[in-house]
Parts: sequence; structure tokens; C-alpha cells
Amino acid sequence: MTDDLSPRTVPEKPTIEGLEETWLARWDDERIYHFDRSATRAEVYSIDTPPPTVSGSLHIGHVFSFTHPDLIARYQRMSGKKVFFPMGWDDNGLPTERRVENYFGVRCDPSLPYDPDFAAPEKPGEAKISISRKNFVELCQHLTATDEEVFKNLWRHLGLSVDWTLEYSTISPHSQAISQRAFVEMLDRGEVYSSEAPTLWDVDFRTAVSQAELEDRERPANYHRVAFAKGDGSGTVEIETTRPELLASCVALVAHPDDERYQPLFGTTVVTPLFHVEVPVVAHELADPEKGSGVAMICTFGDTTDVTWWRELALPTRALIGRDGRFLPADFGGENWPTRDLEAATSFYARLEGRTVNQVRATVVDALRENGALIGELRAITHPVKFYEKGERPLEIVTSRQWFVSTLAHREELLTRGEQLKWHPDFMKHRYKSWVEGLNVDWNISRQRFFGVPFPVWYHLDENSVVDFDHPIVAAVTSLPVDPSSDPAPGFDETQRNQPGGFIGDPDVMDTWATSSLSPQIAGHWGTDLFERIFPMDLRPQAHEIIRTWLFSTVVRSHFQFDSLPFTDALISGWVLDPDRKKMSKSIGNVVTPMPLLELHGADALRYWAASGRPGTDTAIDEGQMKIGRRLAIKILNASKFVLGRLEGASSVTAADVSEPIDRDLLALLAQLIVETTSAFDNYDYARALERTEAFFWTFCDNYVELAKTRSYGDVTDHATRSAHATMSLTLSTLQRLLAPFVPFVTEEVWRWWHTDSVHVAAWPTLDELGNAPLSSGVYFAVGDVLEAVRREKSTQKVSQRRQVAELVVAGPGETLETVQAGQRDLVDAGGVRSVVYEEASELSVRVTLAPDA
RNA sequence: GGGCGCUUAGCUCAGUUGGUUAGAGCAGCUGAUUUACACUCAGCAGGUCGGGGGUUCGAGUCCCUCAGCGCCCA
Repeated sequence: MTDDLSPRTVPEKPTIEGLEETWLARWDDERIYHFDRSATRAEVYSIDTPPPTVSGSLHIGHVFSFTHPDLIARYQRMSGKKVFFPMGWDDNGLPTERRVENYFGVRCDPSLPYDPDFAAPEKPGEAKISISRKNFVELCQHLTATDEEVFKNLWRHLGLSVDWTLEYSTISPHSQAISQRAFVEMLDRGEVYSSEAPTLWDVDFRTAVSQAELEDRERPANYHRVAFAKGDGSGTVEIETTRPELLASCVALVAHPDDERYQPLFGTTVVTPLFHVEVPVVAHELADPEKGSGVAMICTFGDTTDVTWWRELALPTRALIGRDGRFLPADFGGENWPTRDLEAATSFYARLEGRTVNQVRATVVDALRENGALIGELRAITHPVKFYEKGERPLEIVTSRQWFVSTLAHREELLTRGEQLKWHPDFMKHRYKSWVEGLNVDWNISRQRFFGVPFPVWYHLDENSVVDFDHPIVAAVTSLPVDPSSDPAPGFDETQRNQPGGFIGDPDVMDTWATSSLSPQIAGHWGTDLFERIFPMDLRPQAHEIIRTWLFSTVVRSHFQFDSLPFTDALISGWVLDPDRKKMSKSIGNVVTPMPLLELHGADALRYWAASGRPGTDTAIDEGQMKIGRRLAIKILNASKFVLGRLEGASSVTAADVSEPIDRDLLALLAQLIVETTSAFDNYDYARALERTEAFFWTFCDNYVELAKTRSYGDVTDHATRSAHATMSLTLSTLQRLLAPFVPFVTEEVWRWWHTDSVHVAAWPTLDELGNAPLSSGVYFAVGDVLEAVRREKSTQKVSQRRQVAELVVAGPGETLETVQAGQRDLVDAGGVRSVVYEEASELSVRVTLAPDA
């Protein structure tokens, strides 16, 4: 802080208005946040920034959680690291599709041909227009491009120290190539596989979903008690079910192996009502004796337990629910589906085929009641039902071909990865652990949707156009990205598409997380030298609700690809709650948008509020806190103006000029502050660093500056004056830098009043700057205590703090008196004291005699 | 059902490995006004640290237990 001093140019009336525009432009010009691509891994601090879903609406939570990594980025940059702080946009996937459907009033029909002249209507019409996949994807790209501008505008306004040359989006050709390469390599290593299997399916979105996207919702239902005739005609068995509509797909009854009531039934058969299908009674420990009658009907498939039973007990498949949620044709009388009364089964089922779940349920229940198989009244219950987190109807289980990443077989390794990761706060590791422990299916990465990264895979068609799924044709890595729906399979030409002896492209796209789980590879340009400079990343900042999705999936990908963690530290931010401490949600309508707050209080103020939320801690929107942040910014402006004004003609002072006990004491405290805040930042506890720095700053203004003020007006050749100047200069410089990560705009403004270069690339304060680490002599505190007593007396007497004190009597132990005496000059100046008298006493006390009002 | 977190002043929160009389900000109240700042300054008041039990010379802090709130997993 000697050679970059510039002439002091302190405005007459400094203001925080307009600082944001000024400094955003200057930072761009000076490329302050530009990543140094020549840096080695050891010199780099890399951040795996979350790519926000741009199709979601902006809300205040974005300000909150993106401020946190920026605080760390700024601290690391000042500490000398070359900070890799990219920004990405997660634009592929279902949220974008939905937004496009609603925004333009369209729906994608992949069977339609591309219409190059298609123009989306200005406003969505009453009925949705069907358009081709390519037209649909073009609309998605168009809309996300504008959405990304909105986000970028917010990030810039907020002062995130992102290097915008590192911007990426998950649907870009670059990301698609990375995503497809990772897929191909996993396929080579046997870590992904495709399989035709019962899969959780959303009938509205018409796509499979993964376990990570499920949520349980409590829903009302009815227990229906249904009598099954025993196979030998010797009576009936009564089961209870909430899904009578699935009676036709019943493949067995099941009870707990230890359940005394049903022991005699195991190994026998029963016959389903209405359809007359003979099914076995089997035993399995997942059957709950407490639930219903203790015996349940297994259908293919009513829920995930059915899938488990079906698999473990090797039961036949009689699936009836189709991809659209309607009932499929049933092959009664076929090999797999014997019935004792083919005529009755088929004629009744004819009334069900093609109908929805609710329609079928009503029909089946009426028929059961009519023929006496429905016993008693329905019994209303509420129970958890699995939903797609974005869905509105319960998930069905539909058999379909899907791509899976093998996770279950690697559970132990993945648990170990979770332990290797440093979590901030530490307890968040439990979220990961319990998620991994609860995995029950492999990660399904294929989606039957349109706007996403396609699988770089084609399939042979034999001469009868039968698809050979077992020998996929995989794209060469050098050819990526490819789109198998428009690019022909290697070794074929486009005329052979869908032809006997030709090929078809894999119709699916990847799950969003299958691409965003590669954010380190995408942002770091996997395959180039850049990647080696930034990987594994230092920090993954993110919200806790996506630990089971984004964090988990990134760990999986990195584990397989690099046998490594993708990052060493995870910084988990909490929720933003509304001012009444309720979770914000669209349905409650309490979502707060950030722009109005940003414009009202300023970026520094919003950052101050966000920085006060400790890692992992839910934080309520608090405009009071934002106002305090704004006040802090103004105080920084005024204090800097004053102190720099005091330093006129004293530019050459250094730590060696600090001679007065009070000054040395202040530097001792400052040294403590540097140690404390540095350690707090190293432990990702930015909130503590802010709290300590802020408290120091205010007492510096109100106590130290008041004490040293008069002395600072002295002659610059006087060593006491120079000491005050040096202390003020060192302290101001230190505080401006310690505050810079939190309030980057105002600190930059005041720093540039006396420096040429940005505070954001200035060195983080160290003890070395303060000279030989000063030890506290106690004078500052002792004088402070006496000054406080003087102020209290004036306040009690309700007179001005400027009122002169005719006589100040300080009584106390000799040692204390000496200590106070060492700072008497400043005490007398700050307190307006005309004479001081010292008296020996056992305890410190102060008597104040006010001078008459002037 | 298993797990995690929280409970400290009217409000929002600090309180590090147990160690003087439990802190801050906001709000409240009482005052102060030309020399950095009223977007300021000084002062005052306000707490049986969720309940109960235990360990200890000493517990907001450690252990047990109960309760309430929030969340994660099943």
C-alpha cells in the first residue's frame, strides 16, 4: 500500500447513489474478475457455480445463495488465488418445455415434420398448436436466451465477481458434446445400461422420472374390502386395497410369512372377482400384517412395493396402464393370463379398456358391489402417494425401455465419497448419507421428452423392422455432439432411417441432472488444459434441497470418470423465508422478487443481508437488515472521507510511526481482527467475518477516531500526530479491504480515493503490515472506560457531549491510574476535560464536574 | 418409523475447547445539533438461556429425558 497510492480525490459530498453503474463498468474495462488461464492448479481457487434454471422465476433466494460463493470468491482473490468463478445456465429440460408450452401456446408432436416458416403466435391461443420437435426446440432456445439475459442482469447488478467469458449453458453444443462423451465413456465401462423395466411414470408429462424427483404427498384414499374365492371353492379370502381398478392386473395375494392367520393359505390359489383369474397366495416380509386385513393384492404395477414383490417372487407381468394413463388391451386367455371365464373377463374388460384410472375404478367398484365381492363400506384413509415433484397426478408404474446409471452397486463407495467431502455446515452430510442409503433403484437418466441432450445412440432394425436394443450403435467421441433423430447412424445414410435393415435413433433425451452433473467438466472444458488447472474444484456452493440431485449426481459422475470427488468443499445455503418466517412458494403467493428490493436498498445492502445468513441457516427476508447494510455503506463513505481528510500532507506514514500507547493498542486489536476474520473465511464462516469486522468498524469510528481526532490535527512533524495518522491510515486500509467482499461497491469507491488499483485485487490484510505484532498495553480500554463514564454523566445531566468538564476525578488503583494517564491527552481532547485529578482507590470510579454552559 | 437442525431480550440473531456480572443489532425510552456522518452521536431499560434431571468447584455451553417448531430419509 505504498506504491499504488494515487492523489487523494475525496468528493465534497460523497454518496452511494450511482456507485453501482460506475464500478460495474470500470470492473468490466479493467477485467478485474478475469480468470488467469495460465495459472497452475495450486494457484487456482475454482468454484463449481450452480447453473440456475432460467425458466424458473427470479426470486430473492437467488440473491441470497449466490452472494455466498461470491463472498468466498472475493476473499480468495484478495488472498492471492486465481479465482475460477464461471456462470452457467441450466436451460435444458422440462421446466423450459413447460414454460414454452404456456408462453407460446404450443405442444411438441415429434411425428410432425419441421416447418421452417413457423412463427409462434404473439399470444397463446385457446388451443395448443402442435409443432415439430425441431420447431419446439427452436422456441425453447429462443426463450431461454431472453431468460438468461434477465438472470445475467441480476447477477451483474448484485456485483457477483463472475468471469463472464466463462459463461455456459447446459443445452449448448459444447455441453451436449461433453454430456454425450461422458455417457459414451460410461457405456464403454459398463456404468450405464438400458433395460426394459417397470418405471415410475408421469402420465401427464409422459415421461419416466427418477427416484430423486419423487416426493410423497398425503392423499385421501379408500380401503375397499374385496373377497376372492379360494381356488378350491372352499370359501373366500378378503383383502383390502386402495386401488381396486388394478384388479385385472392382479398376479398374486401376499401376506407376511409369520402371519398365523394366513399360514394355511400359502401355496394355495384364489380367483379374482370379475376376471376369474387364478392367482397364488404367497408370503413376503414386506406384507404388513397391521395394514388392512393383513393380506394384500399384488398387481403389476400399483406401487413400488408391487415391483419389489414381482421381482423377488418372480411373478408374471400383467401390466395394464399405458403411457397416457389409460388402460391398455388385456390378453385374457393368453399364455400369461389364464382365466376360468374368458367370456366374462373379456366382456367386462371391454368396458375398461382405453379409460382413465378414475373411470376404471368407478366401473370396477360398481361391478364388485353388484356381484357381492365388495364387502362392507369403504374405509377412508390418508396415505402417502408418490408424485413427480413437478407433477399433479400420482405416478403410475409403466414398463418401458430406459437408460440407467448403475448406482446401487456402488453404494458403499458413494457413501465414502460423502465422508471425504468437507461439508459447511458439517451436519448437511447427513442429507447425502441418508439419501444414498435409501436408494432403491438405479438412476434413470432417460426422459421421453424433447428439449434435452439426446443419447448418442442408434439401433439396428432387422428385416422385419424389429429393433435390436442389445447392440446399440454408439457415436464416436470425435463426432460429438450428435442428434440421432437427424444425424444418421455411423455406417448408414439417412435414407435407411426407419427402414427394414436400417436404423432408428434413440428417441429419448437425457435427464437434466445427467448433464448438469457434469458442470465441472462443462465449465472447465474437459479435454483441454484448462480442466487440469481447475479440477477437482475447490468449492461447490448450493442449496440443500438439491443435495440428492445435483450434488449426488456430480459425485457419481466424478467418481466413475475420475475416481475422485468433483470438489473438496460444499457450502450449503439455507432457505430464504418470507418476513413471517414461512417458506416461500408460488401456491402461497409469498414469493419475493429481487429487483425492487435491489433498486430500493442497493446491491451492497442486499449482499449485507445475505452475508448475515450463516451457511445452512434459514434466513427470513429482513428489510431492516438491508437498511442496516445501506447505513454501513454510508458510514464507510463518511468515515473514509474524514480519515483521508486527516491524512492530508501525511502520505509517508508507516507502521513504524505508530508510537502512542492508544494507537498501538488499536493495532493490537486490529491484528486480532485480521486473524479472526481470516480464519472465519478459511472455514467458510463469512457471517462471522462480517459481524466482527462491522463491530470493529463502528467502535473505531465512535471511540478511536473521537479520541485521536484532535491529535490528528497537530503538526505532521510531531511524532504523536504522525502516530495518529499512521494508525488511522493502516486501520482504514485494513477495514476497507476486510469489508470489500461484503460491500464491494462502496469499498471500491472509497479505496479508489487513495489507490490506483481495485480493492478487489488488493492483498487481503496480514499482520506483517502492522509491523511487529503490537501487544495491548490496556491504555485504549482504560481510557475508553473513563470516557464512557464522562459521556454517561453528560447524558444523565442531559447536556451536550461537547459540554466542557471543569474537573475530572479518576479514582482507582495506582496501576490503573498510570494506564489512564498514558492516554490522558486523547481523553482530555475527546471528553472536553479541563483538568484531571487522580486519586488512589481500590476500584475504578470517576467523578465529573461539568463546566458552566458556555 | 429412522435421522438432522432449531428453541437465548418485544423481534432477528451471536455466544469458539465449560470459566468473571449472558452480548449485538433492530424496535422502545431519555437526551444531544454548525467544523466526516440525523442515512448521526451519547445514554437508559429489557433475559429464571424451552421444561425437568444429572456430571462438575463452576453449565447457555457436556450427558440423559420430555416438549414444541422446521427439515431430510423411509
